[in-house]
Amino acid sequence: MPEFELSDYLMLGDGIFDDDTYSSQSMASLEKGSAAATEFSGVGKNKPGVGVRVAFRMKSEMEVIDDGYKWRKYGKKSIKNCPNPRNYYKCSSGGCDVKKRIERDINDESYVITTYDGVHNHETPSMLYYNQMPLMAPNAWTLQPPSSSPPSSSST
DNA sequence: CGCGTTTGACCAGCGC
DNA sequence: GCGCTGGTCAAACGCG
Repeated sequence: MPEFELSDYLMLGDGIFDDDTYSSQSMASLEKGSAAATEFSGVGKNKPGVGVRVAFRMKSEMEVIDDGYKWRKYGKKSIKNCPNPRNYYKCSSGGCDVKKRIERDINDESYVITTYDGVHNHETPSMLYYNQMPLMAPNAWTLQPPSSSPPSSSST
């Protein structure tokens, strides 16, 4: 298992993590060496139609973090703001439409920024991974905002 | 044979 | 109105 440490945990959905805001907070946290960008206040009032957005910055050699879900890469894009290409993954599990964006930190190529867009409407296909991933935040996957609830209530 | 991965092209949104 | 950037989808290829 590769080594990776959770350096920052960004809870998005309230307007933070914008281009400038993100850069400022990212650099700020890097300069101070502490995770100061943690915001949970936006979890319960995320904008309608946006769902929940979570960004993790972790130190890892590999850019893809296997969190137990099955991710299918569906695109790659090189953005001028980042010297490294950005990777787009989508949850290949049935009935799940969660997207994951992965890019290397612009200030530290040793760090990887994983941005989750959406919430899994199903349990981890490999839940036993949780037992091996004490570093992750399972609560982040468990919380499901009412605006992101899947319309699967007609299958009764 | 099936699934996943990779690259390119196309489309949409925003800024100038 | 045009140009640019970001994002997504599709087709083909390789590997399991």
